[in-house]
Amino acid sequence: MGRTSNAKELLLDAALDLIWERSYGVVTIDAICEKAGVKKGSFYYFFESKSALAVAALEADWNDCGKQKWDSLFSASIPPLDRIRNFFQHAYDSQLVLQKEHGQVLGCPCFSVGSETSTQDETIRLKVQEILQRQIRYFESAIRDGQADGSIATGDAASKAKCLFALFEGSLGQARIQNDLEFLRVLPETALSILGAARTSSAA
Amino acid sequence: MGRTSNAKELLLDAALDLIWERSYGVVTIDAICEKAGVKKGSFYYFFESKSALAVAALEADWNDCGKQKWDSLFSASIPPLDRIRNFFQHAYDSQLVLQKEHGQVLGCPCFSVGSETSTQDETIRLKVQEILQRQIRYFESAIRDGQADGSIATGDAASKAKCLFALFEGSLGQARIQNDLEFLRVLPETALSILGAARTSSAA
DNA sequence: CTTGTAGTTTACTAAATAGTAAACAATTGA
DNA sequence: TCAATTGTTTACTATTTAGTAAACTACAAG
Repeated sequence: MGRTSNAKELLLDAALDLIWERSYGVVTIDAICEKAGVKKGSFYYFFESKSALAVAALEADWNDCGKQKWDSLFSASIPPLDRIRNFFQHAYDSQLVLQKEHGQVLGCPCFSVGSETSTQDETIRLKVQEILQRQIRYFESAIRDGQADGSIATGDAASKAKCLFALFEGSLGQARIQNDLEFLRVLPETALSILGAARTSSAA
Repeated sequence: MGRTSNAKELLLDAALDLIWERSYGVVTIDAICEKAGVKKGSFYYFFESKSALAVAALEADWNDCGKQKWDSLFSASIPPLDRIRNFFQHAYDSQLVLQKEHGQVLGCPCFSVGSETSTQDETIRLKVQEILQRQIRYFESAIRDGQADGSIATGDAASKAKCLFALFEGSLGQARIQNDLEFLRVLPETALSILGAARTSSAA
């Protein structure tokens, strides 16, 4: 009972957009409220602080978008190597769309915010850590499946997954800094050759 | 003629320290002045803005520390593969020292600041871009030398260098976010196996 | 030793920002 | 319909912050 509202969702969306495009530190509560079309009083009705909003926004993004995307890209119905190739291809494609929309390469909000705030805000750090860990597990699982069917060389799957993920996030970061998606272009084949897949080529 | 001063250097050092430990956005001019023991009037005597200070601090750090370090780690007198192995080992060692000093993994200031500010501040973005590009060239040159003496597989050296650098920065970012240096532990061997070096092992 | 220059200090303004309190509005179930 | 509850709005305070102006200090060269 009582009044209904979508202000909370509007705030979550606006926060993620602004923080992704700009950065956590530079985005003010006023700016988030303005973008969301919500008054500051309402902001404080739903959230305790910018930090709490950021944590909620990252988690909401995973629940509402991220999880489905990763589930489908890493579906067990796809051959393991294809999952990985498709994932990197998808990363390139979606960054391209974002670049066209925003005029800039944006990279990964989770990693960017995490790196920015990790020494300052423990609750954000832990949430980012958690989400990134979930993502690494998709790699790990695909690698193990690939090792089982012989398409990926043997060796510690967890290590390989972390390595691939570091390569991925490092490339996204570079792409953001250089404002150039070329760094992501070659990732599908680079990733496969790192994994010791059959078809090896240039960047390995 | 006139009064002499080291305030400019004090400001450059304080700025790099604070921004590295915290982040660009969260560090105020007042905080930098306080850490440097310099009054704000003097700050504005030497610098136009926080942005200008950051650019100067990054460049000064390269000139006063970075360049010598990279020159010596990538000395032509060292076998190419050893240069790369030593570099990653050195990265681990120095991050360990920083972690003990600050109680946290700090990662790479250049990359962190670059990623944080790149969509907001073009002058910082360009300076970071320039410094990172210089670093990539050390990798590239070592890779080419390794290809010449047969210790590294053939293929586009520039691509391989970018790949290695992305892996490096991605690992530093992860280490900062997780506040855990284990990500850097295996980098020397991972890097070598990516390059197709003789001794291949776990993570490749 | 004095004069011009390089650097310092203080005290200030204006703006941005986080955060709050309390009156107000809408909705729903009893 | 009315009362309890949920959400909204406004107007406010206190603080932090960037940035400035002008008086002041130290030094080095002539």
